[in-house]
Amino acid sequence: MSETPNTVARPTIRDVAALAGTSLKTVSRVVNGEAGVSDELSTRVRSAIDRLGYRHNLTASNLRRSGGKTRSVGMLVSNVTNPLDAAVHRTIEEMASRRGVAVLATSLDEDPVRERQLVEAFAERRVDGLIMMPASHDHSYLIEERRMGMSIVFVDRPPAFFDADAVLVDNRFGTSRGVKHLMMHGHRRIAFLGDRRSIVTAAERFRGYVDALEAAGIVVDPQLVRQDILDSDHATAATLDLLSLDEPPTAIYAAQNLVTIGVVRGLRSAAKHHDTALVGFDDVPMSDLLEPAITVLAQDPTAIGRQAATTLFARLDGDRSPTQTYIVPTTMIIRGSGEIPPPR
Amino acid sequence: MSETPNTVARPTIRDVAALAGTSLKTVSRVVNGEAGVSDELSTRVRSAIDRLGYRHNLTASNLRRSGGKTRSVGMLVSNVTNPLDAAVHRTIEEMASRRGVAVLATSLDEDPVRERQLVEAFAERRVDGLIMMPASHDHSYLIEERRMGMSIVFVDRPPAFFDADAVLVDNRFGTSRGVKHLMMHGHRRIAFLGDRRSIVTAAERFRGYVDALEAAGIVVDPQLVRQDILDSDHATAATLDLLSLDEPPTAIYAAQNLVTIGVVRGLRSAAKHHDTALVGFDDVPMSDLLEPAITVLAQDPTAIGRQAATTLFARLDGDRSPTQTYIVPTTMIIRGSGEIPPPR
DNA sequence: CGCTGCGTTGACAACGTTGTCAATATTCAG
DNA sequence: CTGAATATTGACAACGTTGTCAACGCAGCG
Repeated sequence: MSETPNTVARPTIRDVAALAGTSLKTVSRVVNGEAGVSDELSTRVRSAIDRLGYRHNLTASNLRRSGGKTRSVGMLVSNVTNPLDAAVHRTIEEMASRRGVAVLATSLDEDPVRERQLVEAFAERRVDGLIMMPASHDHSYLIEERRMGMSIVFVDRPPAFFDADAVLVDNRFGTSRGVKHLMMHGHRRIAFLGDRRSIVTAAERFRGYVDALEAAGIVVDPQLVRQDILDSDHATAATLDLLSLDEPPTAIYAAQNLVTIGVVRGLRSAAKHHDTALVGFDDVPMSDLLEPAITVLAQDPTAIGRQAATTLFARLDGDRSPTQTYIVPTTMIIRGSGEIPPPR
Repeated sequence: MSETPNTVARPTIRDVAALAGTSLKTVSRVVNGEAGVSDELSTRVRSAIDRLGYRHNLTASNLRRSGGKTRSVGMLVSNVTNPLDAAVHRTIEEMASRRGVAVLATSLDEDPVRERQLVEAFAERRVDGLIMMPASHDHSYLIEERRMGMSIVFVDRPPAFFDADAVLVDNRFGTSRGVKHLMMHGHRRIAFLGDRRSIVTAAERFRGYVDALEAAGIVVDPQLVRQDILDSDHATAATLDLLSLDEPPTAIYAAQNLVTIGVVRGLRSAAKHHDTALVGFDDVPMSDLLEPAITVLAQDPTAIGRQAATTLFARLDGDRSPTQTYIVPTTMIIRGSGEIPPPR
């Protein structure tokens, strides 16, 4: 009963050297395209490589070379399924791949514990850098990681108790602009529906809402504020609840894309979608095809990803300048739902 | 002028050993939780680890251990931004992370050259396995990779000239069902709009369309078939063109999600969306909120991802049984657009 | 008291690669 | 034809870790 392993050991540089009748070092030179190998030997080595199907081992190479750089970076986002996260991932992956850098991507699901575990896992893999959309609220544990040579760039949310480059979105100002847009169309009873307050960006957006109301001398009505909304269904329920108030809002500001979708469903099922104004933060796919089409404050995920990747790679290339915070502006896309006037 | 590098060399097992006053091997034992270290030494080592902020180096560890397994897998998809690809990615990432396996994800953009480059790049990083949604049409080059120990699972598209596990979708049968659904509602002039014919799944879907027509004794009208559609805008243009025919179609089958979106835009701009039936392959986000809501054949990305990951990990665990092809069924979601009757 | 056996511990080589440096072979100037 | 400069090549150690195995201390046994 002979074992017939249909898999074969990977040839190493040593096997190539043996077949080509030369030394390890010469093969290494050929593999790395270093100068100083005669044409004859070079072709002999190359044909040995072909014949054996030799593949350079980057992990071993990196171990010896370049002080342990692995030419890989980690990306920690909320959820790779989220269109914004995916777009950021895409951009980073593209820029990384051009430099021969691999990207490890993971979803945190807003779980601070998972964040720490994954940072540790990535540290054990010795990623050169980290792009993170954090779930936790204290990033001081990263100080040590950076001291040990890991470059870190924050995306979408700022670092806390830790000084690092960050690529953020103008949540507060953008929201304020969106709410003012509703006021410009005559609304004064404007509801706010937002994500978990524990998420910094959600809190920022709420502040923008308050800013806008205060600037217009309107007092925030707690009845019209619904925070800590976890998903679309929850947003739908909150919308229906708002509509059943004695004095329902004439306009709704939805502070996140899933919330916006839930609000649309709620307005639909109450047949109020042509009467209640709606502005959303984050663009929503297909939202131009709805009736009414949805007015939103759109983020620019490609710009965010590009800035994050550019910053990270600059750091990896040795940039030691002081950390910076980049703000990527939002764009208001006027489509109809935000321009519905209040009933009179 | 003293250099002040704010980054410090990572401590190694050797540094820990020196501080704890013991040998390398003992530290290694503690780090790996191996038995046979006295409590006293063990705590001394652990405190040295804490004090130095030592992090286990997985790349070095894997090099020595387990014959070069890296506990990482590569994922090659069409585009991580595509909701289907992202959902597959998510599922795989989750299952991998539970096993301490890292996932390297990349987008191929349907480019066969990029596919080969990335497989090579991943091979150089010695990923243990590959999950791929291929862009090329000849995968015989993977034979060698597998012989060298890489497990490979195909997703969404079958391997060609290469025998491997595959997790596929019932493109042909699903499409045929969708087209028959339109016929059941009285349509006989049904247009087909599809992606690049070079993509196997697109070709399969077209065959399903032909199947359904033939079964009903309807001759395929080349005027009603538009293939090689590259994007949404292209689909919109094709739709408008179809509507301007002397005898326009009464129903449209859109064989992919971006195509579906383009068709909706086209129907809208011609004000035909309430008169022309539409069934799409792939679910489209928000499509339940459109008017009419869109009837689709939905794939189950989570099931696809789960099956792919399960299969890959079984192979990594040593499963040598013959390769299998799994077909994940599609579900028809009836929402309205597919049930519009033909004008009479 | 000597021997066996167990529980600890560490020295050393190895994983696959590259940096360093010395040993050749070759070329060229004088 | 000699010496020096240059080009090519390879031996060896090293990267940070773990597998192997031998050595040690000590308890228990006859």
